[in-house]
Amino acid sequence: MAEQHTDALDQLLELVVLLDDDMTQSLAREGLTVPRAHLAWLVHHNGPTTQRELAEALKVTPRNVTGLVDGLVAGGFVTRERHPTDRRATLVALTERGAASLAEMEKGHRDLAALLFGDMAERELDAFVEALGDVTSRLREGLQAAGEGGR
Amino acid sequence: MAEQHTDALDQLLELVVLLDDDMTQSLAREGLTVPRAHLAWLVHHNGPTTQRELAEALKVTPRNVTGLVDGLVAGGFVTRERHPTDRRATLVALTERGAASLAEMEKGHRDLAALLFGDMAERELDAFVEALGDVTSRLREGLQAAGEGGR
DNA sequence: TATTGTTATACTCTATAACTATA
DNA sequence: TATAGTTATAGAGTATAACAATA
Repeated sequence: MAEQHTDALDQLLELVVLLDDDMTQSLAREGLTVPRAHLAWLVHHNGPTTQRELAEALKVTPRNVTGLVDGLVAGGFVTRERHPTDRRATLVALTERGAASLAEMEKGHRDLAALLFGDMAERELDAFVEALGDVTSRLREGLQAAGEGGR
Repeated sequence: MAEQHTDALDQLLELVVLLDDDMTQSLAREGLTVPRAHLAWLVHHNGPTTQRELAEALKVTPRNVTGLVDGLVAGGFVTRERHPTDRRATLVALTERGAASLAEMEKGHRDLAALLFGDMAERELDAFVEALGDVTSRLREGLQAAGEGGR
């Protein structure tokens, strides 16, 4: 019945909460918060980036990026650099410490993946990932429909 | 290889982000935030509750509960009532509007579950839930070990 | 004119510490 | 003395609006 569906959703939400706790705690050990780490992650993968680009990627206001970068600068993770051609813009770049923290984060990411899925048989894992993909697609469509209908 | 593990984790995290967005948006339509809804949800399921009990259940400071209840009172979702025997304590109770919102939330919860899992074959769903449970257990054990080792 | 990032202001969630009223 | 909840203070994330410097 429908109860099996809500049981599955509750099981999924329980995992969501735990994952969030885990991530928050790990980042706190590095002296980072989730939004700051997200920003640093983007710089790590895309190289020096303007704040405007970061605001778009994070789906957040430019004002908010100012605050996040301020925090990361204070923590020694990034620096603000002059843009070579546009003097309005600033480039956010990782420091050595920032790069080291990001490398640590990537290691933590791989370790977490191994902890969660390392013992799972390959066929089982494939089925799980496929189910995750299906659920994600349905949710994305549902969100889109709600976004259109709700306006 | 290990890459399949990180792919699976990334797929899971993508779903986590979407679920969080969906929940935040749905609650915003009701005039609620996630922490306030969590508190109201507890009152809905346990009946009138002291702020101290809510602080423990939410794993949050008593000061924080004061703020959350203030917001819910301002929104007309709950009221503060005198405790019948302990004059230090206050009981947080749902208003009619609060109860109606919670009923709506429960309906949204069931609808979401149906959207995500309604099309899934029963065997598939069982396997998915079992895998979720396994992953959750491993994460919980890992978190505990890290919490002990990290101190 | 349009864009980049900032200051000004405000709201929410979170925490610690000091305090009031009651047990 | 201990407990329930508040005020005081602070930091982080988020937003809008007004503004400066630069395109």
